[in-house]
Amino acid sequence: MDKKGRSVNGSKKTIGSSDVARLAGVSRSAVSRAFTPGAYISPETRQRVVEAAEMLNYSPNAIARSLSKKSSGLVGIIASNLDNPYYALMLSALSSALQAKGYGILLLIAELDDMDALIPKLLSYQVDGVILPAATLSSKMAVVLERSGRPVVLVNRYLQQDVVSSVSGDNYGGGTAVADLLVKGGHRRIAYMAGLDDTSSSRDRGQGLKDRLATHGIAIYAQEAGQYRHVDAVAAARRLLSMTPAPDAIFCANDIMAMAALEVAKVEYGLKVPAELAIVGYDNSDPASWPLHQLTSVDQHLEDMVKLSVEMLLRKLVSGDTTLEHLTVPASLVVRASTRQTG
Amino acid sequence: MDKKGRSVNGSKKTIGSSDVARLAGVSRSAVSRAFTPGAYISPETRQRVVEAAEMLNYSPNAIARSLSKKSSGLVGIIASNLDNPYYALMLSALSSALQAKGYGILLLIAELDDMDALIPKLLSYQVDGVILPAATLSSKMAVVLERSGRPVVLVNRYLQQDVVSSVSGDNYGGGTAVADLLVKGGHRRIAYMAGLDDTSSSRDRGQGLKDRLATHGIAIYAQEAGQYRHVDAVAAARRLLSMTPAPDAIFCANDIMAMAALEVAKVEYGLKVPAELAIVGYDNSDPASWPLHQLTSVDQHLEDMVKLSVEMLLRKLVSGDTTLEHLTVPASLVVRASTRQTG
DNA sequence: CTCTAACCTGCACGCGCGTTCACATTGCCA
DNA sequence: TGGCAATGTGAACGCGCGTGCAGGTTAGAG
Repeated sequence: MDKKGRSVNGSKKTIGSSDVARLAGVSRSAVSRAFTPGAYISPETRQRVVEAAEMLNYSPNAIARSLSKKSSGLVGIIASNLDNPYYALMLSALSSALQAKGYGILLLIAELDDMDALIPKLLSYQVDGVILPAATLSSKMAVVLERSGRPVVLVNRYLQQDVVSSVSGDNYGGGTAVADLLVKGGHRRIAYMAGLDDTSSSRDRGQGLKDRLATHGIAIYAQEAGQYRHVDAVAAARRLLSMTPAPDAIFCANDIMAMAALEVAKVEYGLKVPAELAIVGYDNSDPASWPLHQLTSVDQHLEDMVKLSVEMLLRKLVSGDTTLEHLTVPASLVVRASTRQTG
Repeated sequence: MDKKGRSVNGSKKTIGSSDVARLAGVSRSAVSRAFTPGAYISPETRQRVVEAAEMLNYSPNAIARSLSKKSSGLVGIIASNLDNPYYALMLSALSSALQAKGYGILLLIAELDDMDALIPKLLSYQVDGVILPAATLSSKMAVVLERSGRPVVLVNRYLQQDVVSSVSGDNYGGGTAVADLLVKGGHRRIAYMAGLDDTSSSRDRGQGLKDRLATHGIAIYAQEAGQYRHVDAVAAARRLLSMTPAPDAIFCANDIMAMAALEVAKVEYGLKVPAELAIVGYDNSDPASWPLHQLTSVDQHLEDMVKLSVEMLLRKLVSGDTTLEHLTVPASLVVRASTRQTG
């Protein structure tokens, strides 16, 4: 490439507004205005510009635009555990909602790298806001985000230190509802299969269960952790079901673990569900309703959560309001054949 | 806001490299070099710059950088059907692979808006390349992409017109392997449950099955479309199983449909699997291996496909090579309890 | 016919950074 | 000590676009 060469393919010069302007016989500003809704420009001029643009295969450079506008039109999302369909669904819903509002999504995955390295990367791309679905945020990075002045919303998580806004399902309430259902069903040896220990969602679901059981004068019978994953849940279910006496009900912190428990109970222990063992999941995911599972589950209304998250973010975005907010979306029990109605 | 005002919060001026330079007592160029690997700068100077940068919470503006570099460091991905865990997994793998190479991901979802509107949006953000997992690309947009000069890779899809590079699983080969397995198992009334009609993956899997059956002197017994979705697959399975005589084997174009078929067969028709009916899925997804399903499935080695896709894209990216390539990743059969080994 | 208001258009500047180039500084060897 | 190479410095420019401002054009009112 020569001194001013365009790297490899010198012929493929990037076309800019000036090229369009020349072809249309107008100024560069006119081109800009032709692509800016609500700008002073005559229909004829716009027409000429648009035609020239199409001829040249031109579209405004969003990167350059965001430089002067000081707004990229991008929202950063740091996702993880996309192998869990629930989070995949959440990402999908988030993307759709943001896209409908005209925002693009800058996606980072927090599997290998840790969050602390990802946040600065996100910020360097000048994202207008950040949504963190199901992510554990270090307090250090929370401060960095805070200092960046960009709005941040945590979905279905919250932090001990109150530094970031959040939208969550009512995990505690979901736990209490399950407690009521199981007690009504006549169960007394009720076990809890937790998810990941360091997530507020798993803790709150368990706490809701325990607290409500306590008001019924019942203590939790056992607790194991299934890490929200099928393999670990299978092991956890085995530990629970090999107790003597075995629990007569298991509340699992998500559907995947519940289905694992269902399998272990039926296939390995030959138990009748729900006659001998009731199983309750969480998320009310699609497979929960499938005939083979018929799993009672807690629906936390993902769509609503996502909708509110995006609304909250956009509100902060346009208003510049930096006050913290915490929204809770009610959860509702969906009763199916994996639990019995009366004792 | 006043004439030169910083929109709403006037105090929060964005800090640039000049601010850092002033604090560190060096020139703007020195700051730039401190953040550019392999640039002439003494360790001491870099140290001072980095300290000043941290103090000011500064990080280089990737947007501004990409303006002059003519490369955004972003790869565009248009995804869809993230409610299907398989595609979610693919997205996750793609993201991780790209991220490991230092690229960011600009994600768009093609549910509501159609692709044709999304492609220009992607291009306006100056993405360095585009990866289209499981997307149907209109020929018009294929041309737009071609003219943009940016490398594009289609994953597990290809087009009739040979205009875009692709990496695919060996769908045809997967179909033939299933045919062999089923014939060996003594089945003669073999049905195919297709996915989406306009996808090459579904067509190729079916064609592989039919062609290989033909060499065994067997014609396909029936075919229904399940749209790759559980609900539609349940309906399709009912149509198939209510035939007289019913098929003695169903090959489904993905695992979700296979599980649906499994449910209908067991729950509604009380059939013994695999004694009375064999069922084969595709993708070898996680649930296929779960005890309750034990589903024979075709593994198309998603990880390999993704790895090759990203490698291909990056190769085109750095070399500027624009020749079309089509890679095929072999598929392998994973036999489980939903099929019998011998007739 | 003149004056003013309404409407367009083009100029010039700035956004934050990478890069280049001429120059200043240092280090090294003779 | 002189001179040359190696290395660091700072001013200037370009990247592509938005936009305030001033100038220009037109139409309608008086």
